[in-house]
Amino acid sequence: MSSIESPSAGQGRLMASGQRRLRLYVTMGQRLLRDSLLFQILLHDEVELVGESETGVATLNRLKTATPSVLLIEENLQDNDGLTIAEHALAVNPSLSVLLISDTPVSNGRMAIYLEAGIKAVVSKDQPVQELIKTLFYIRNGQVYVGNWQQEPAPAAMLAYQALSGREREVAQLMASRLPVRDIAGRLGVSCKTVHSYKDRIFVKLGFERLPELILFMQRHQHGAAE
Amino acid sequence: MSSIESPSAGQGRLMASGQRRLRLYVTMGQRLLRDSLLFQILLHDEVELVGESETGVATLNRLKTATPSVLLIEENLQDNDGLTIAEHALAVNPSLSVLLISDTPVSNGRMAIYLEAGIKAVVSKDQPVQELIKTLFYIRNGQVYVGNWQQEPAPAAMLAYQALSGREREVAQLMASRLPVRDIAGRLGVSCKTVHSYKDRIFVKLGFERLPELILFMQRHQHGAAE
DNA sequence: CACTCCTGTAGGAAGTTCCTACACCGCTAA
DNA sequence: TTAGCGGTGTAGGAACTTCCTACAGGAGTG
Repeated sequence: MSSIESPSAGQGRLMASGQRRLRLYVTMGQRLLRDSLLFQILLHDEVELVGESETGVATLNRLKTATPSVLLIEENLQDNDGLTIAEHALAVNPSLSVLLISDTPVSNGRMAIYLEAGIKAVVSKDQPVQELIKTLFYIRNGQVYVGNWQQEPAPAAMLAYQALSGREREVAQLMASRLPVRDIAGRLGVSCKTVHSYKDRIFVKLGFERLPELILFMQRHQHGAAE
Repeated sequence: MSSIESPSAGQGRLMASGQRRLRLYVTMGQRLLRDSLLFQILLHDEVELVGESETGVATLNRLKTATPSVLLIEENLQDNDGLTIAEHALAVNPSLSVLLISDTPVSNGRMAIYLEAGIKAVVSKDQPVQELIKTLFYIRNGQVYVGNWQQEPAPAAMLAYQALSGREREVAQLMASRLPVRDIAGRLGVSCKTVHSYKDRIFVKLGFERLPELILFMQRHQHGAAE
């Protein structure tokens, strides 16, 4: 298979954030989480998956050839713990950015240990996916990300909703209920194009990329409000 | 908020599979998995999320008002085990289809217990997401799904790849490396439309819906072949 | 030999994304 | 008070994707 030389021009309309491709290696035991996370992550076209494995040992073996720039690794693996593996990996390649996924929220003490070890960020499994992805992109060029992994339980969502204008909320509502754009336009008495404009604005304001995010957001918002 | 009456016509081009909307309730402890699974699931527009919670008790409380047709519930919850919760839920509403997510592969013995309890299917966290989603849609109308949760470790992927024709493989390869359609067309010396046709055919053959699935598939295929 | 299936090729309709435009309104700074 | 700025309601254009249809030629098969 002849390798594909990456065209000098970026492939998105504009390759906005940071440098070049994010070369990702993922180490997670359970397929379900790994798969669904990867589907999520691979939606971003600056990510290139260079490898994945279930165990720490397999990871160390493959890292030599896979040359990732970011390693996403679970804390608890079958054969080892992620911290140990990460340390080994960092010993070989200190410029690797490691993002650790912990099973539980991280205490300040543990966080300090991780940072000491050269890990760039820690995300717990109790955090939203977007948090993971945001962190992933954040650390991609070597920055350390000490997230707000303690604060803001939900208010962020509320604030985001407040930021929507009246018309935007109507559209968000209707879109979240899966009413087709066509019908939304009809119902509001405006053109499809206008609805699309609202959609764009909503997505920008909330930082979303696809419909499921909006649906989930709206669902949770109503719930948070209703109870 | 005035409720939106669902239009009598389906919203996809054709509402192919089965009945009406799949009303889903999800109970999972960890936000990361729940979120990423939901994003995945909500990509399918016949799914309507009617609620979610982290604990068994919260689930039982909300089931009364949420009236889901399918309950997706983790086996191990913070406060209870999924089986117990499911039994309670089924006692109230026997027509509910329950899909249990177990942490480990399910033995035949355990499977029997689950079926006995009225659970429609069990998926373990070691299985691929697609398996979960397939199962979800399968049980939605009350069928029991006793998956092939023991066999075929990987060969399915191999077979699927075999099914692609030469040209299709080329295109799949290039698409998986994120080369834009335009460039693929140029490289192969055919029109963009033709490339789209290949893309469609590939996706149909492999049963995929979006690019990340293909990327992952190709990555794994090469890996499986390379090692 | 006729029939059917697969493969390579492509077109059309409708929908989506991304970007731009513009009028209006309210607020602020000079 | 007027000029400017930012947000809101509205919409258009270009480019791209998705879904569906079409068709010719080869391979296999009854």
